[in-house]
Amino acid sequence: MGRVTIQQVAKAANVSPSTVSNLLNGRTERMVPATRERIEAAIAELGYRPNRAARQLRTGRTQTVGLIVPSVGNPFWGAFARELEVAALAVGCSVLLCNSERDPERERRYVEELWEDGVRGIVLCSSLPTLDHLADVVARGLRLVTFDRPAQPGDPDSVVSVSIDNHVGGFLAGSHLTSLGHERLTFVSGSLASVNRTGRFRGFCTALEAVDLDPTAMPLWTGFEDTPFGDVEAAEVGRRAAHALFSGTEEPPTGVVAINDMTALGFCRGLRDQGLRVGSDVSVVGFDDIILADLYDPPLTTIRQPIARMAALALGEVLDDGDREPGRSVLLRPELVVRESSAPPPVGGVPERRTAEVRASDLRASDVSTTDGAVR
Amino acid sequence: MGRVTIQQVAKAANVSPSTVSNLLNGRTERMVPATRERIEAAIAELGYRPNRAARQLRTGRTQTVGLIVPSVGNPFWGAFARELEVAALAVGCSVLLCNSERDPERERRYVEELWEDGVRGIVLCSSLPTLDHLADVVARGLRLVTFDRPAQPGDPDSVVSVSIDNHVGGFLAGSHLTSLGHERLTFVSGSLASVNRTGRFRGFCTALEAVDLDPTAMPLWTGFEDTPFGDVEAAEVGRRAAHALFSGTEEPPTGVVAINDMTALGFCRGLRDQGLRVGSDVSVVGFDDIILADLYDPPLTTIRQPIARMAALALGEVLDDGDREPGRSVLLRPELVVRESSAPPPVGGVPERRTAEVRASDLRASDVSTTDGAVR
DNA sequence: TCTGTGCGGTGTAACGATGCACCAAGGTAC
DNA sequence: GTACCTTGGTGCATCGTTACACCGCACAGA
Repeated sequence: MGRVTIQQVAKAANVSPSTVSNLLNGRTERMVPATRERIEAAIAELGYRPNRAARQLRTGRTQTVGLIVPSVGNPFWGAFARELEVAALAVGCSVLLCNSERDPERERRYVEELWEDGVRGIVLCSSLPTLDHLADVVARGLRLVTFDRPAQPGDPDSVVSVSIDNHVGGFLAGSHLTSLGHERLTFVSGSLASVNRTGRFRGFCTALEAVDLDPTAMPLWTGFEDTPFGDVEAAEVGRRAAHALFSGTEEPPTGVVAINDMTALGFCRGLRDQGLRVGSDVSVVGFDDIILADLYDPPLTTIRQPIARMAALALGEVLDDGDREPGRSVLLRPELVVRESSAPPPVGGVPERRTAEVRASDLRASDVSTTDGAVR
Repeated sequence: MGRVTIQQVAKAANVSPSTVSNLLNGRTERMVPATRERIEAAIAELGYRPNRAARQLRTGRTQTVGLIVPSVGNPFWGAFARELEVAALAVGCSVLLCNSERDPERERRYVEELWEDGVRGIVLCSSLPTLDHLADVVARGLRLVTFDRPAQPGDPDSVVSVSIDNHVGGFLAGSHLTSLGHERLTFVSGSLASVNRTGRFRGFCTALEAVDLDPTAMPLWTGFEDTPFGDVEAAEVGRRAAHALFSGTEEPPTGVVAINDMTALGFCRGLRDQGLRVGSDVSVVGFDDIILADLYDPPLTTIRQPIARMAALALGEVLDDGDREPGRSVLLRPELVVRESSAPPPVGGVPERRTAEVRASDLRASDVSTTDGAVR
């Protein structure tokens, strides 16, 4: 296929392949400039590009980093993937993208596969509570950087993490609502077992306690016990939560903090299904600040994650061969972005304004549940 | 690193490496079952996994397909990328994802690089009018499948395309609005030079003509001449279009078809900026049916692209070694999804309801322009 | 007994780049 | 003069897999 090899370059430059290889790999200390120029000229003229497969076979290394996200179908992860690629491109790396769909087994398989492919390291976007399923590969030397999942007690030492301070984020969201005067608040999220959920929820609770509200007295949405909602269905979680919270017998909340923007948007949709208005009837605060947050009607108040900076940081952690403190967590400060989905609570509480238009078909399954109960 | 090689397997099974290789590559016709079982047992016991780099070096082939999208930051492409990965996973392939940001040069570089990496083929999501910048690589044997870009006259013969019938899509969108009684309609899109834009716009015009409306007499949004809006900024295009169309001196449209959902959503946001209501004041029809279309308030009427089927088809075209008719286009039929962003036009035209709340800061730059003119 | 042939595998030379060990030539030092 | 160093490179084995050519064997037909 007309592929140019290092031999051909060597011949053209009248040197040995080794010398060309030396140049290619920056071992130029003891190389006379004239030689170097000859080789460079030959490379340019022949349009030589080193064969990656051969290189990798020989060295065992790559210029690729793996990225595992729950699903690029979710705009937040799509945006993050894009930022990581931008960062990688700048340093001549490429990114191999995998969707774990939050399935630990699938996550493990991908990690294993990427490792066998010889990636430099992996940025793992997972919020699974443990990394036990990956301990093997990490022990064998994989550079693993977790994103959006601060290091946990049992994690392997070499794992580095980059994320926002979820506690602060949850606190910002919660206190934004309490400062508007809300006193009945709910935290909505799909899975209970995710790490960032815990942080955000704690922050939320802290915000309530700061104004002498009792988190355990709030209307609670416990999510689905065993329904494995994918990231794309995050919105559906929110929507169902809205249906459940506002059709029960209990007095509903006047404000809600959602685990992420997709869930928040779904929640807004659920409110709308019931004829309630976001902002004026019920305040909603999201998390992430995806592009659509600003686009939504009303524009969504949310907690912004600085994904571009985080992507750059995560990539740096993967690539830096230098002295990296093992087990460190980089925590960035999130930022509250106030838009129009949050407002003071309506006087007299949330109106009973469910319209007849609620179509049962809007709910995909029947698995809706609400529970009261103590906050864990 | 404890890597198991084919030699070790061979030794364990008491055969030669060649025989193991034969099994691995399905050349089992003249292999006695006992041998086969011995080898399989050895593979299982040692946990052998073939080394991809070595394999690729030897054969020049991979189990990877390239995917080039404008930007995974855009939910439509994110969703498509995910579907393609699902399809690829099912046949044991992996997907290498690249964001072209609609830059032809970047597109070319990626294609070149993927080709050098030995991908089986590339699914290119591009709507550039020509493929000239890729003619080289295609001529050298690259299997290229374009998505969302029907084959054009000058395209290389071997290029296959998978897309919806944009003309039908545009027609469905347009005639949905005319059948609701709209008589002043506008088509909104960012770049004018994209292939699918042409198809959709023609379909839109056909729909107008079908009810004796003159497309050239409609309020026209010509987009930006040279502003290279990325895919993530598609929404911004729509928003600016709304600002321009509804603040000019000309009588504004009562209905709008957008080139895609992100632009439609941006347009809705722009309407809102001016105190206009989507659906009741102005009807908006999008294109793609991204998840957010259903989530939006009001839910967006749109033209659905069957991305899962399209992804599977595109992958098939990349992988099928069989008899493929060169230069063929697979056109799928899009589907109109009616939601609540479209309704009959308001009696008495669009109300002058711009509120004082329009903040100049909502517009990022000053580059807004509208032009009247003949339809090309 | 000799040739032919089908069967079930094996031997071996690549694929392209790398990097260690080595080398020839010239310059000191004593 | 010889021992030794520095300079500027080169030779060669090697990474793990593949695929083509070939091989020994058994049995059939003549």
